[in-house]
Amino acid sequence: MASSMARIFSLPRSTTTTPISHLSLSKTRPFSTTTHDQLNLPSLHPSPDADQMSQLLLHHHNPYHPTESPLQLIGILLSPHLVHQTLIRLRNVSKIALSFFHWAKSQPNYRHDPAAYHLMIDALGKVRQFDVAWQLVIEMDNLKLKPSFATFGILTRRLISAGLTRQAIRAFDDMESFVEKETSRDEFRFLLDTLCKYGYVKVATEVFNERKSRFGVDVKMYTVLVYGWCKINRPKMAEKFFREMVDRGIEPNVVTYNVLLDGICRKSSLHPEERFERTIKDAEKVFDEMRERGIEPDVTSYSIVLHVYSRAHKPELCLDKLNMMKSRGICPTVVSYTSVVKCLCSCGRIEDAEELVNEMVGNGVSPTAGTYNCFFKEYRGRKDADRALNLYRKMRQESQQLPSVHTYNILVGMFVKLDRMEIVKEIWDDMKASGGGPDLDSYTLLIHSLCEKKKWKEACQFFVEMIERGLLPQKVTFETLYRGLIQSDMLRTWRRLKKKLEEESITFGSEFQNYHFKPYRR
DNA sequence: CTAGGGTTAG
Repeated sequence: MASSMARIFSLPRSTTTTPISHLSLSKTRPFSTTTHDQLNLPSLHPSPDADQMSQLLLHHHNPYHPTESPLQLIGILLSPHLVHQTLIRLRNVSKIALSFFHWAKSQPNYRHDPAAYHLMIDALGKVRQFDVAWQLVIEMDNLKLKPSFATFGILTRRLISAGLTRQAIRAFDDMESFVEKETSRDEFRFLLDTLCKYGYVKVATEVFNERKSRFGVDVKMYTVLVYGWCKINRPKMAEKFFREMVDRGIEPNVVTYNVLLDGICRKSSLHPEERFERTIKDAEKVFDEMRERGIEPDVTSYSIVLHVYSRAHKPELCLDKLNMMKSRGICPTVVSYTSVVKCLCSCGRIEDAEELVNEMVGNGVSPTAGTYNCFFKEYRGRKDADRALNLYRKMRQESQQLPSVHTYNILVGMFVKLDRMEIVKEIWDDMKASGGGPDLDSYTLLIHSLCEKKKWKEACQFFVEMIERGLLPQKVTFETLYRGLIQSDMLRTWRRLKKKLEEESITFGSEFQNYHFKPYRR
């Protein structure tokens, strides 16, 4: 799988070093960072390109954005063409970033700090420009900026996320010739951890077995591997490594047990009641084993179980467990509370959920946007516009917890369906002002709803807008719009749209497959 | 970067 992915993504290598003369650096706005003023350095004047670049970079930093998913997760079918196009877009962004980086370096008395190099190396790694990234590492070394383990950590992470695990391991081995310090167990564990987090447990296990005698082993390392096998849904293998650890005389701790517990709970299906009961039984077994070893389950352990109850829509069991943990002297966190709130809301028990939020605030735990989103989802289901708006205004006024992009998306979806377009506009503007910006989901949601209402022209406007913001529409979005425009004889609008797509060299040919993705969570 | 938990879109 990994090799076929690599083939799909092996784009022609280009030297991204754009000559500085190609840049149009207007001197309109000063670059306002306090650090520059403090260090008495000349202020930088970014070009409009640089502004756009930073915006796009922000967009693509979003872990929920599909762009990175194909590079981070294996075993998912994505249209290679779509990925290719997206990568080209990202590539352009990193080109601008690199030009800016070089330009800044050429300013008198200005010198990038290692952090700047790290950002640049990270951005380049994202678009698989590893040759240029390596150049920067060498440049750091030449400038006596001392590439550190942080530098190699970033490079390694990007290599792994691109599926280039062998190169990542080589980079790890090369590290010692750059970094004065000898590679320690912590750093080796980071390599294993990153491999596991991106799903390459087999590679991690291989590397672990090869070098465990050199670095030595500890609980944390085994925990990483147990996590990895759980992540790819191989609980048996997770169990095997767990036992291996115990056999070696290494005592598992709370974290190890929680990783195992999460492995049992997270992926298990709860649909027929028996499966739910079996999962709970297995979870209880872990709890018992913990206590036998004299390890008290902590907040995380309980939060994992609360999540299962919440997924299974068992409000009573949720509340019981919550009370149980409190009686054992364990203070619930936002995470624990949010699971219960979600459960109560999804079971229609809004008042109880509200009461629980009051309780958590009383206990000094502040709700997050996600906590409130549970309420918004329920209000959306009930079409209760008034309560939704009340809560929304309350959130914005108290600014204790600002709405998240998800909050805006839920509300936009709700009010478009209710045909309250003036409110949609208000929320949309708020979202833009918040800086989290409309994301791919926001646009997709809005455009699809507008299409449903046959508001083709408006839908078209947003379609063009999202492209201009550097977001690549999904194939379905394009098709829906295309059909609508042709059917309602809006050929002029259609031609305008087509021109836009040509300008941006975006194509939605028949070779495109529908794709599904699940975001990788960092 | 440095072993673990929640919210979410279709």
